[in-house]
Amino acid sequence: MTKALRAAVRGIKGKHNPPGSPRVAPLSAPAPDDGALVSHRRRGQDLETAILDATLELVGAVGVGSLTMEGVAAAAHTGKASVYRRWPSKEDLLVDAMDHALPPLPDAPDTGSVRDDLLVLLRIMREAINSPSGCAIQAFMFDNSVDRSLIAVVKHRVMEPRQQMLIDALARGRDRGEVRADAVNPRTAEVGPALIVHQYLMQGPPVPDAFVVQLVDDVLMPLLRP
Amino acid sequence: MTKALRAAVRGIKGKHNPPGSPRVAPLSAPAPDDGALVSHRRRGQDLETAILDATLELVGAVGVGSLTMEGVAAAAHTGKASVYRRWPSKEDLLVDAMDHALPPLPDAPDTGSVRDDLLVLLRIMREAINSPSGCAIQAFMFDNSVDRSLIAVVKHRVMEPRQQMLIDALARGRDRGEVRADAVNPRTAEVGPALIVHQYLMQGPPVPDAFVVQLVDDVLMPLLRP
DNA sequence: AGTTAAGAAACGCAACCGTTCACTAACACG
DNA sequence: CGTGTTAGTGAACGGTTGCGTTTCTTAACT
Repeated sequence: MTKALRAAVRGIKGKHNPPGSPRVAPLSAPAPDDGALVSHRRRGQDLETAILDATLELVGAVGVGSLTMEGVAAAAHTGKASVYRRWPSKEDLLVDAMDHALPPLPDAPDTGSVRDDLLVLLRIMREAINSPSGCAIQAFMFDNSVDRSLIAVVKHRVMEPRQQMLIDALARGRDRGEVRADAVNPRTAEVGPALIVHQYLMQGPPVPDAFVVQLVDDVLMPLLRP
Repeated sequence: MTKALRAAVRGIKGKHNPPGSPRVAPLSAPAPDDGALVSHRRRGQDLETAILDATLELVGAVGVGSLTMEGVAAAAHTGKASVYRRWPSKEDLLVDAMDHALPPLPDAPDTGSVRDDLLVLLRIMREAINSPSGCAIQAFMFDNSVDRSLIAVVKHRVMEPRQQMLIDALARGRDRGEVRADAVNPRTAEVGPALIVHQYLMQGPPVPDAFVVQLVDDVLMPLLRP
């Protein structure tokens, strides 16, 4: 899972620094316990997830360009050291965060009608785009400063399988006679996702469920009819 | 022209700093003339345009989040002082740059056929989105860190008039019997622009002309047919 | 000639980078 | 159950970048 994305980035910008010179030892004595009730010190997987979530939240909020490691650490309620222990650079963190954000592929629906199949698939897409992860993925993919090859990886892993599911739904509809034969192509399958993304970009989140229904009934069904 | 955008921002974040304290006067004597052949020192409108163009180029290249005044000054081959003489802050510069980027409204086409009307309008849109200005506007509008009210202004001035022209073209087609009556609505008019934007986002610039033709013939015409 | 403003180089300040260190909470094992 | 190990916390460090400002010199206009 993570391999593909990691490899994609490592190949582009892999860099590390040798350890620095020693330093004078500070002699500060921190304050004693303040008797706080909760000091849940998270570890391992727990903390890692928290950092990735915080990264996604920040990317969604301020964009990739303004993402800072200090911001991430603060948002995750931890220190930079814990972040740097896991990821050598901001890019690496970003890549793993994106990987963490990728929603699992839903089961292919087969309700027996194109309309319902489309509705299921596009509703899943609506939920994805409305979620924090979806927001972060949007911000990531539509940022010109992000490496195009990275975007291509996300596209390949997120967009293409979903488009294929749409094409499959159209093909099943064609076999049932519901769908015009030459409407079964990638161009047509792109219409639904494109309009949802466009709605998201134009009106901002969240994309309402009613929009998806109107999209299917007012645009897709007339477009597909034999 | 500029008024609307300026007012929109000034209302949101208007701030100025009082002058600072005096300082020790430096006593450096810069190098003498190096006999360079061109030292075109631009002034006034000329320089202002160069700065705005440089801003647009940078926004398109690195996004809003990573836009810096020093980068702008360098790209415009001038100094920060000349930038700050005109715009008190980065936001103000950004707003005027966007205003400078806004393409003029094209004349409404009326070729006598919906297909050709759509082709004209969407080709104009294609050219706009492929231009540096279009690239900058995209980066600006799809950046979550940009104030939503500002985006709304751009939307109102750029997107809405063009969508109205598309609706008008559909209405004329309906009157001629070319277009299904209930296809004359904003939702349908959105399809063309949404797919062009989606193509731009997914495949990156430039959007080829052939895409627009396919879009019209394979998607819009089947969608509109009575 | 006199005025205006562009160019160039600094300044103090703040944020962020990536690193290091001392401390300590959570865990693992005999 | 006590002890040793691992790893999170929190604070600092030096370095870099960008901000917004200031100053001086100099080219372009009136």
